[in-house]
Parts: sequence; C-alpha cells; structure tokens
Amino acid sequence: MSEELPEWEIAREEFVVQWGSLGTQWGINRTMAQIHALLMTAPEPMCTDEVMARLEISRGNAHTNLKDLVGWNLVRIITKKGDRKEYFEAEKDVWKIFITISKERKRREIEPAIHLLRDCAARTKDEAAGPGKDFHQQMQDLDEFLSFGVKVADTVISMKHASALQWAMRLLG
Amino acid sequence: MSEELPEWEIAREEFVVQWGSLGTQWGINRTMAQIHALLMTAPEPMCTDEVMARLEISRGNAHTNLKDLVGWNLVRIITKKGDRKEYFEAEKDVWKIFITISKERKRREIEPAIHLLRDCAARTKDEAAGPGKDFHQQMQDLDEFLSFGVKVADTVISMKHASALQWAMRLLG
DNA sequence: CGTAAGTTTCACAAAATACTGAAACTTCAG
DNA sequence: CTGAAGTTTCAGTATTTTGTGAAACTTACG
Repeated sequence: MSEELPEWEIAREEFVVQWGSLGTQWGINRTMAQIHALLMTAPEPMCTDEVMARLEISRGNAHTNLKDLVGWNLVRIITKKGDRKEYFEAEKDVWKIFITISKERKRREIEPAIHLLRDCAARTKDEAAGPGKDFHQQMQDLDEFLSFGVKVADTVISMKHASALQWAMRLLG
Repeated sequence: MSEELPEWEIAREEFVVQWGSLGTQWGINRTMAQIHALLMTAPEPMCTDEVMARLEISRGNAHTNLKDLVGWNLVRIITKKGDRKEYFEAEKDVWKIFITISKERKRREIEPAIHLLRDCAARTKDEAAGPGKDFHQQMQDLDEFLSFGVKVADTVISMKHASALQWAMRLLG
C-alpha cells in the first residue's frame, strides 16, 4: 500500500479515507463514498480489481457499490476495445455532479415526501376548525414549500453553469 | 392506541410513521424523524411520557432523540409554571425549519468537507503538471463550488421568507 | 462446443446503529 | 434532611446495514 507513493497520492489517500467518513455523516455508505472519491481523482478509469486492491475490499462489495454509483449517474462504465473488462469513470465536472445529485435526491427523497403530505392533506381537507384544521394546514404548508423548492431546483437543473453562476452572483450583490 | 381517534389523528398517525421511514432514506434515524413529525403536528407541547406512549418507545430512546432534536434547534423545551416537567415544542414555521436545517447541515456536513478539500489542495499546491496537478485542481474546484454554495446559503439564511420568495419567483418567471 | 475472463448474486459474518430498562443523578417542596 | 418527581446515563441487547467470499452465471474466442 505505502510503497513509494508520489506526494499527491498521499493526499489522495487522505481524501478518499476522509471523504468516506464524511459520507457516513451524510447518510451515504462509507465504501460508496470512498469509491466515488477514488474515481473522482483517478487519472484514468479504473476496473473492479483496481478498486478492490486500492481500498482493500471484497469483490462483492466493490461491485455493488460501483453499480450503485452507476445507478446514481455519478459514474459511467467505459469499455476499452480489445479488453473485456469494464472500467469505471466518475464525472469530474463539479456542476454536473451537483445537478446529478440534485436530480436524484429530488426523485428519491423529496417527491415521496410530497406524496405523503398531499395524502395527509387530502384526508383532512374537510376539517373545519381546531387541531384538525391546523394539521391540514401544516401538511399544506409543507407541501407548498417542498413543491416550490422542486420548481426552483428544476429551473436550476436546466441551467448552464455560467447562467446559474451569474444568477447567484446577482443575489450575493 | 386506536380507540376512537378522530379522523385527523389517523392521518397524523400515518404522517408520523411515514415521515419516519422517509427519514431513514435521508440518513436520519427513524425515531428522531417520527418524534419530529409528532411534535410538528402537536396542538400543544408534549412531555417525554406522552411521546413515549404515543410512539411506544422507551424512556431512554425518547430522551436521547428529543435532546438531539433540541440540539438541531428544531425543537425547544417549554416549562409550564407550577409543573416541573419539561415539555417539547417543535418549530412549525416551514421557512424557519428550512433555515435551521440549512444552517446545521452547513455546519455539520459542508464545512468539514471544505476543510478537507483545502487541506488536500494545500498539500499538492506545488504539483506542476500531470496527475498531481489535476488532483490539486479537482480539490480546488470542489472547494470553490462548496464555498460558493455556502455564501449563497448564508445569504438566503439571512433573508426574510417574503424576500426569498420574491427572489425565487423572479428566477422562475 | 469448451474454457478462460469477467460479472453478478447471495448466504453468511461482521460491524455499526439504535433501543431498552433500570440505576444513578438532580431538583425541589415539605 | 427526606423523598417524590423528573432527568440523564449506560451496559447490555436487538436490529439494521455493510461486507465477504465463493459459487453461479455470462460472454466471447479458439
């Protein structure tokens, strides 16, 4: 592992390890975050065996997490001609990473929440007063807020990096 | 548990349970999310025993998660005069909830990441070319993006709901 | 075909996380 | 003080999540 690594590889090692623990705080599993960090900083696409060796993890673990990353659209599969192996390459453009993660989180986390809120609001739409009405109102407020957030996110997602930047700069003054 | 609950309480029950599972997807523990849901929809502040009874959880569990929510500034402790018990009340204003969560996540998740990125960038600032330089550049790009995001977040955090709304509307329009 | 290279699956094991319940601690009124 | 009411802690347990490793499966080339 530590035989004559160039200086930048030592920093990379640190990055991978630490990004892994940060990931857990974020609700992402450590290995997945580590693989992502590894691929984001890989000069060339890596194959499963390289990932396994580098992180000292099993084939099954590497495989599962690589495929999960592909499922998140954060990593794509590359095939080199004359080579049957699959290689994995992470998106490195920060703006694209951000867009991808936003899209996925919206789909996986926000939209289900909105459905729940609408369902609960619908069930209580006839409450005329008191706690029942307050509950209904709360569900509606949450729904409206999240739905509005989704609209904003959709707009941002469809923007080019430069326009988004310009727009945000205006906000900052 | 299910003796003659009014209609809205049934919806609330559903909300609490489902918000709990959504929470796990979000990387938040189920009980904490459930308590938060319960308190957000509580007509009055609740005491530990009420929470325990309602969610059928132990005192230790209720206590820990209530205090964690207080630590997140999503719930505050209320004391009624002539009563030694502590009551817990959740913030219900959606905009305030959003601001609070943004602040906390920034502090707990984004800032540590920025520190890591700066550290890794600093360690490789002398790399003149090749993979080492690319690594340095990647760290810097990530840092810049997150730092810029923090600035935007700080601006939004300091805004009144109405101004933020107006600003966002302009984007959508 | 047959077989070697590569990928996927999955039962089981290990590790991390969350929960319980009871004891220890704190606070306050009498 | 003393003890009732309430809060906090924590060792042990249960549950959930991750990871392993080997077998099953797929693919493509000779």
